Amino acid sequence: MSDDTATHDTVTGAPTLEMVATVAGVSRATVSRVINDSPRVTPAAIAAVERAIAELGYVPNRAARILASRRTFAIALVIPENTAKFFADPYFAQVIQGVALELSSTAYTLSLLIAPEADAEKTRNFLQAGNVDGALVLSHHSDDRSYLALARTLPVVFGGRPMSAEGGEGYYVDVDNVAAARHATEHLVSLGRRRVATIAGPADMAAGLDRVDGWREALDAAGLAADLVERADFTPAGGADAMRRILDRGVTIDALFAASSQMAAGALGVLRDAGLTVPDDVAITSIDNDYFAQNATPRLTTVEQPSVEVGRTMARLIVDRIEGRDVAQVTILPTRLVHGDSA
Amino acid sequence: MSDDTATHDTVTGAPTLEMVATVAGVSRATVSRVINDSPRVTPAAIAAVERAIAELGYVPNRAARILASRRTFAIALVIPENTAKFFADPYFAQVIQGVALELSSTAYTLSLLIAPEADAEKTRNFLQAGNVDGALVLSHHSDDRSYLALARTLPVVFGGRPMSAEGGEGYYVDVDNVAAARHATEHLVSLGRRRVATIAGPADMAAGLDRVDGWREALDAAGLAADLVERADFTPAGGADAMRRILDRGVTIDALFAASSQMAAGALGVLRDAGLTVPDDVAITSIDNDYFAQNATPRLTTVEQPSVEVGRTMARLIVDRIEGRDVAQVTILPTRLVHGDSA
DNA sequence: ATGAAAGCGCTAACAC
DNA sequence: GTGTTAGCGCTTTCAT
Repeated sequence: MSDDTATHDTVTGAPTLEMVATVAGVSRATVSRVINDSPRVTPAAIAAVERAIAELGYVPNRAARILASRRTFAIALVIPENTAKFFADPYFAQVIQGVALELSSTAYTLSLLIAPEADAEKTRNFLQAGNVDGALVLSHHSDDRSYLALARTLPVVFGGRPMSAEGGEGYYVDVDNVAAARHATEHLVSLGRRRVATIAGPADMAAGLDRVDGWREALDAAGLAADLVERADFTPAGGADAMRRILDRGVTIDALFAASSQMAAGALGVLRDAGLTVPDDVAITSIDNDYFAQNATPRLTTVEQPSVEVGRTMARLIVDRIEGRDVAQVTILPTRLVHGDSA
Repeated sequence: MSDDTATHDTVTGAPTLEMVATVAGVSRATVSRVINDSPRVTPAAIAAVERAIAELGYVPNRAARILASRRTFAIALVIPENTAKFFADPYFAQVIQGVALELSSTAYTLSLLIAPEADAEKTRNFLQAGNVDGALVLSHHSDDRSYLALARTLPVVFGGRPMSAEGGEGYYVDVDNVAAARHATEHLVSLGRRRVATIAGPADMAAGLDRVDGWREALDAAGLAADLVERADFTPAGGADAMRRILDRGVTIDALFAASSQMAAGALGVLRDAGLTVPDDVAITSIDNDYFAQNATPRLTTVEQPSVEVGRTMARLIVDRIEGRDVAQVTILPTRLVHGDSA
C-alpha cells in the first residue's frame, strides 16, 4: 500500500481515480463502476465513493477515459450549408445553442461540422472513422440520403424530417411546418383578408414544401384562391425579389404569408417602396420569431418555433441513443403564434 | 519482435504509432520525435517515417497524446458577452470562423467559453486549472485586467487591444479603429456633407472610444463641427434610439457616421420614419461589412474590417506562442472602405 | 459485488 | 541521433 499517503499528499495536480479509491476504501475498479454507473455496485460502495469524489473534488480525466474505453465522448453536429449561410442564419445559431446547452451537463463534447454538400463525402468518412460517438444532422436538403445511410452504422438524430426518408426511417426532431403555416395563414383570414399571397421557401427543403401546403390548406378551407406563390431562398434579399415578382403580377393583395421572417423583412422594404403600408394595405405573417421578426418595422406577427428546444432535444436523444436507452423516433415540438404589428 | 506482423495484419482499428515504427524500421520514440518535429532526428529517419505514415494513413491518437504529454491540445476562445448577444453579433461569428479555420489545420481543438463578466472568475479558474494550452480573449470591455493577469501564467492572445493594458503588456490583434472611422467620415466630407453626426459605441470599449476619435479627427481636419455624438450599444435597437435622440436635437444633419452597421441599420428605419431619405437627405457610412450592411436598404457604404482574418491571426499567434516560437506583440490588420448606396 | 492486473497509444526521461 | 522503458489515468476482462 504505497498509496495510503494519498490523503496526506499536498495535491500536486488534479485528484485521480486512485486517490478516490483510497479515500473511499475501495478498489479503482469500483470507483470506475460508480462513475460509469454500472448496476453491479452496492449502495454502500456507491455512497462511499461519491463522498470521496465530493471531498476531493475529483473530475475524471477525459483523455484517459477516452483512451481506455475506446469511445470518443464527442458528438458531431453536421450543418449541410456553407459557412457564410450558416453564420447568417439565426436558426442554426439557436439550434447550436440548444445543443451546446444540453451537452454541457454531460460528458460529451460538441464537434461542429459545417459541410457543404460538396465535401459531404469527407464529412461522412470522418464520421464513419470513429471520430465521434454519434451525429446530429441538421437536414434541410433533399440530398440527405447519404446521412440516412450513415445512420445504419452510427447513432444519428436529424433536425427536421429527413426528406428522402422512406416510412419509418431515421430518428428526428421537428416542428409541424404544415400546421405552423396554416395557423399563420388562418390568422390573416380571420382578419378578413381575402387575397393572400405567399413567399415560399426552396422546393428541396421540407420547410419549403410543407409551409406552402399549410398556407394552401388554410385558404382552401376558407374558400379563397391559393394561386399567388413565389419561391425564394429564405434570405431577405430573396424575399424582396419574390415580393417584387408578386407585385409585378398586377393583382392587388391584402395579405402575405412569408415562410420565414428573413424573407418577410425583405418583402417589407419592397412594399414600402411600392407605397403600400403594413398592415393596413397588406397584412403580413411569417415563421420564425427571430431577430428579423423582432426588429422589423412594424414588428412581425409570426409563428415561433422553439429552435433552441429543438437543439436541446436532439442532444438529449443522441446521448440516450449512444448510451443504449430507448427513445421515440419522431419528436414534434409545438409552435405558437406571436402577435406583432404586421397583422 | 512479436510485432513484425504489423504490416501483414488486416488492419482492425486505426494504424498506431507502433505500426508506423515497424514499417519505417525505427523505434516508436523516433516516430514520436518526427511527429512532434523534434530537431534531433536525421533526415533519413524523417523521410522513412513520413513515408510509413503516408502509406498507413496514420493519424496520431489524440487522447493518447494528451494523456502522455499532459498537454491538452485545446485552445480556449473567451467571449466576454452573454449568449444572446454573442449569437446576434456577426463580428463574433466571423472571428470564430477564422479561429476555427486556422485551427483545423493544427492538432489543436477549440473550446468556446462564453463568459459574461458575471462568472468571469469561474472562467479564469477553468483556464488556470490547466484545461487548455492557451487562451484567445475577445476583449472589448475595459474590465479585462483579470485576463491580462491570466496572461502571466498562460499564453494568451487578445482580439482587440486590451483596454486596461499598460504600455507593452499583452499580445493582441486589432484593426486601426481610429483610421477606420476617419476614413468613413472623410468619405462623407468628400461628398460635400457638412453636418456629420455620429452614433458611437459604448465608452468602455476601445471600438467605442477610438471610432469617435477618428470621426472627430476627420471633421477637425475639414474645419467642421464635431458636436453631434450619441452613444449606443452597437445593436440596431440602440442605434435607432440614438438616431431619435440626434433628430430630437432639432439640428438638420446631412450625414451620419455609425460606429457599427448594426446601429446604422437601426438608424435607417428612424430616418425613414422621419421622412428623410438616404443618401439624399442623409448620407451614411459605418463600420463592419456584415450581414446588416449588406442587407440594409440602401446597402451601406461601410468600412470592412477583416474579422475572419483577425480570428485566423489570433489562432496562428497562440499556436506559435504555445510552441515556443517568437511572435509580434501587436498585429494591426488593414481595413478598407466598401462602397454601397448609402453614401 | 469486488479486486487484481493488463492494457488503451503515446511521450519523455534516460541510457547508449 | 536513436532505442528502451516507464508510466499518463482510466476501463475492462477475469477471477474470486
